[in-house]
Amino acid sequence: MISYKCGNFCLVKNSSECKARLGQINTARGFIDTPVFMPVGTYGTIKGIPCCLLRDAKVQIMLANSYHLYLRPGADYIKKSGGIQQFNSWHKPMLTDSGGFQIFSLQNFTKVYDDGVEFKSPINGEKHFFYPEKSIRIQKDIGADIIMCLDECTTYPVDYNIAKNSVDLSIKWAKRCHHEFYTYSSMTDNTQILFGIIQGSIYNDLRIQSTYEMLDINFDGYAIGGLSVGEPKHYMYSVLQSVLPILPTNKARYLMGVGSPEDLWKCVELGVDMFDCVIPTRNGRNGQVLTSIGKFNIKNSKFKNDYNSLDPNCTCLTCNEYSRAYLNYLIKSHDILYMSLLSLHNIHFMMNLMHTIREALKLDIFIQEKEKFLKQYNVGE
RNA sequence: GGGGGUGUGGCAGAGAGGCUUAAUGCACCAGACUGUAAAUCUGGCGGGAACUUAUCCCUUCGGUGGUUCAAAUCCAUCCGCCCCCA
Repeated sequence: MISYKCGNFCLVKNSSECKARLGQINTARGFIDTPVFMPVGTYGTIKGIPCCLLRDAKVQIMLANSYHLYLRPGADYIKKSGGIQQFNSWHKPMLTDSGGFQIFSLQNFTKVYDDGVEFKSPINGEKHFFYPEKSIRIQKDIGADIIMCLDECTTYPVDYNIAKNSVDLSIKWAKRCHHEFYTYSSMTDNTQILFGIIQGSIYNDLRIQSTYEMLDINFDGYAIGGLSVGEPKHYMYSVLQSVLPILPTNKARYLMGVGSPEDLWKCVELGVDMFDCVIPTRNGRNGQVLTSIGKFNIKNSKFKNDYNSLDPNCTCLTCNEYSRAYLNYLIKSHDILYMSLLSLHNIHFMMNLMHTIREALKLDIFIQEKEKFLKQYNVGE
C-alpha cells in the first residue's frame, strides 16, 4: 500500500514509450488512480444516474460547479447539509470548478473586472459578483476534495494582447485564491487540495509564462484550461507539448474539458493525468452512443430493427438489458429512461477506456493498445 | 324538409387574386455537441435534373368547368364531412 500525505500525487510508473504516466491521487475520500476521467455533474448530480450506479461503473471522482451550486441551493445550504458528497449521496471524491468556465460559457451574462467577475444569473437575472476569495470559500464550504482557482477562460479566437492580459489576470487571481485557500477556515480543513489553472489560449509563449508563474505560487496540482473552446485540434496538442514538459512530475496534471475517446489516448500519451468532459452525459442525452467500434446516434432509423446491444464489448446495465431497437424506440417516444440508459452506457465506456489505458501502462504496452483502440474506434458504425 | 358551416402538403393549422411549393407546430430524415443556461441546437423535408455556387423542369390546396394577363384564393356545378332547427 502506498502511503503519502493527503493531496499528494504519487507517480507510480512512467511509460518507457512516451510521456504517459500511471499515478495515484490521495484525497480524504479515497485514492484516485490516474489517468482518470471525471464525469461532470454541474449541479451536483450526473443527470439521470443514481450514485450507486456510478459507483458500480467504477467512477472514482465526479465534478460539480461552484457557481451553479452557489446560485442554487447555495454554498451555506450545502455546508449545513454536511457537504456535497453527503448531500448527494455520492460519498466519494469530488472536484469543483471555480466559475471560471462560466466566464466563457455564459459570456453574454458576464462582465469581467480586475477584481472579479459580475455574473447575471441565468435562473432569475440577479447579479452576482464572483471574485477569487469568494470562489474559494464557496468551494471549501461545498466540501470539494479538489478545488480549482478562479480563472478567466478565454474564448477562441482571441487576440494575443487580450490573451496576455487574461493570463496576467488569471495569475493575479490565482495568488489571491492560494492565499484565501490557506486562510479561510472550513469544516474540511487539511483534506482539501487546490489546483492552479494555466491559461494563454493558443499562444505557446503565454502558456509557458502562465505555467512558470503558476509553479511559483505552488499548487497541489496544475490544470490546463481554455482549450476545447472551438480551436483547431492541432493548437491543443501544440499547447500541451509546450506546457506538460515543464510541469513537475510529482504533481497531477489536469486537462480541463477534454474530451473525446481519441483525445484521451493522445493526451495521456503526452502526460496528462486527469480529464473531465460532458460528452458522455450531454451527448448521451442527445442520442450519441460511444462504443469500442465507434460512435453513432441511436436516433438514426437504421437502428429501428437492430436487436443487438449498443456495444458488443460492454457489460453495463444498458447493454445487458436493452437492445438498440428498444433504445431507438425509447428516444423516439421521448421516454426519459433513454437519457439514463445512454448516459450510463457512455460513462461505462469512458471508465472502461481509462481502465484499459491504466492496464496498458502497467504492462508498458500503451502505444500498441492506443493504436489498437484508434483503429477499431475509427471503423465507426 | 329548413338553415348554416367546412374540405389546404403524413397530421394539425395559417393563407382570401400575382412576392405561394404554400407560414407555423408536430411527425419524419440527417448533422452538431469537449472545466453543462443543453431531454438542446442546426439543417433538410412534393417529384426529377444540376450541385462549388447559381439554377432549371414537372406536379400540388376535394373533383370538374369557367372568369382573369395571373386562381389555394373569384364564379358555377358536383362530391365528401360537420352543426343547428323540425
